[in-house]
Amino acid sequence: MVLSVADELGYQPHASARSLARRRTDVVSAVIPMISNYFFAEVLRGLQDRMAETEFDLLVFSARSLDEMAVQLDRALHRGRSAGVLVFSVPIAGELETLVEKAAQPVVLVDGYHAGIDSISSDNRKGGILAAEHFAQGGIRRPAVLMANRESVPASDRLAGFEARLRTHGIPLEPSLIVENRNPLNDGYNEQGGYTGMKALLSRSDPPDAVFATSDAQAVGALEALKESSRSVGVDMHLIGYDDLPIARYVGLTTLRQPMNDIGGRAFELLMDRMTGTANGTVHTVFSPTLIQRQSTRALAEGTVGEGIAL
Amino acid sequence: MVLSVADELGYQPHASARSLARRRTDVVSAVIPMISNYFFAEVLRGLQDRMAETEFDLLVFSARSLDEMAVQLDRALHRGRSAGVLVFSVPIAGELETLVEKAAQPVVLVDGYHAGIDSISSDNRKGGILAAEHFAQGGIRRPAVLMANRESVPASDRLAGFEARLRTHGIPLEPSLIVENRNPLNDGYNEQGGYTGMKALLSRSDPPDAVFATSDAQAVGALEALKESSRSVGVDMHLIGYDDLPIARYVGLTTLRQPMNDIGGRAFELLMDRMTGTANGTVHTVFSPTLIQRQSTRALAEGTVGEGIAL
DNA sequence: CTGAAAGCGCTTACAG
DNA sequence: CTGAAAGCGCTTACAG
Repeated sequence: MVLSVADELGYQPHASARSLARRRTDVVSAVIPMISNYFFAEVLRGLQDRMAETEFDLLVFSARSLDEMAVQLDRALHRGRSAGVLVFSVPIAGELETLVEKAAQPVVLVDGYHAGIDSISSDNRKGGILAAEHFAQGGIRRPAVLMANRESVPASDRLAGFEARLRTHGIPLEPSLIVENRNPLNDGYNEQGGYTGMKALLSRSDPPDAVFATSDAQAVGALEALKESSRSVGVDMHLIGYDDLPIARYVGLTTLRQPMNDIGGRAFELLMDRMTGTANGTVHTVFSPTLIQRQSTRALAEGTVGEGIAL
Repeated sequence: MVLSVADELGYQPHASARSLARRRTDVVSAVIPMISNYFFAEVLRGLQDRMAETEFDLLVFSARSLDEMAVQLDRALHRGRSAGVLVFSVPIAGELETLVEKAAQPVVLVDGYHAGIDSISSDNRKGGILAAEHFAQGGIRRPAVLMANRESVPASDRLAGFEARLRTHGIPLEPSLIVENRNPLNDGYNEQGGYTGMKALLSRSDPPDAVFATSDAQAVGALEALKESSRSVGVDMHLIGYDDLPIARYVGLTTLRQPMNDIGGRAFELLMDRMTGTANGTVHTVFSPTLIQRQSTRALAEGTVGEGIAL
């Protein structure tokens, strides 16, 4: 009776009073290095989709630098606002490591790895390997890399896998053909760096015959530089990106697709398991990227056959 | 003494206990129709930048439909979790209107309008007018529109402004040349619809000589369709998008730029004013879009001169 | 099963 | 100025 009246009036208990009394809260925190990025947006969407089935709310802490990351993580961790924290795309070391280790609430790393902490990530090394394999099978002899900022762990892993697999095939990767993006925006995952980097590669007397970009954003910039040259993309010059942004399909870009929605959903599930105490032992979930072949490597015979643009 | 020790130990008060005792909370809610969208991500970034200077935390409620929007808004409004709510891109009518009107905490509409509620928005009608003016000055005689979902208020406003200004110039906009995107993803602001829409326009016996797309995403799809045709973009066929995504510059797309970061920042400021009781009277802040001319309308002489791609 | 009391971790108004 | 008490709006363990 009382309940039904309350229900009709749309009564909702005061969240603070409730969590104080219950000594628990239905809130999850996400600590993110700047939000304006397709990858985060997609992962967050997967997360929210899964969260929608629950009573949990999402608190978002975004940081523009590593220092700010520590501050935000500290806030997320120690004020009892949330029951668990998702930490995005940041190397856990030094100050951050201390914070996480002495955390009173469960932490799950998203797009990151640390031996002692649950994590969900995408196999970036594997992505690099798939790219190298695609080039090797297609007879590429002189590949180059359009690299994001060197400090970016995902980019380094992609590069490492790429290099390792090329080596297996006896294909050299000349150091001068690894062009780092100096533009710091988005950790170097931006169009501008791809454009300038490709311009630099094309102006060489010994240009590469294929380029692996560590993101689609960089690849799109590279595509533009190629358009201004006399090269025919997918014939004289091959290009692979990373991420499979919606636009990749429309510019015919071969790329590595990551299951971003699944990453977000799985991250929430794992955090829930931790919060309810179900899980035991550290769990590392690694999703594999898939190579989607499109026009930008059309002359390369092998590799997963892509979708073209039939709509 | 006590304080300094607390400080050294990194003590942080329990948020729930604190807000219960103080009867106020340092949290702001953002209610958003699905987060995976460049516009929201950018606006949120502007918001977080401004929030970073304060002690406020951000609670994000995302909804995938209007029904869910009402549920989330209800949650955001009535559990005392936040001190103010930002409602994104949704027409305030019916159930939502009731909810907002009887809200106990201040509400600011972002990218939306309602006579009785504070709002921050971009002048979409103006964007349409600028596009029409650019076409008219350039001598376009037979324009078409690649429209997002008809229900989308921003898209309708863009179309309305476009139509009105064409009329002023005595240029007819044939109804059959207004192609609505039936693909519901992102309210019709997607690449796919632009691609199919442009294909349809190009297959007509009486194709248009210029196209105004209600978003860059649609324009990018249209560009791809054009690439597959014999048309030379910016010469035989002109194209204007909307948003100025980072990629617009790289594909040489003329577009309308909205100050997304400012919108987010200003929204937070206004909400703060409301929360502290400073503001009085309903405030509607309207930002104006700017036309950025690039290659896709290069043969049209007039209009704001664009940046080209010099980097 | 029902209902009144104690307590969650803070802040604040007030007595000393 | 200092310190102990009351109270924020709930939940829960417990007395009846």
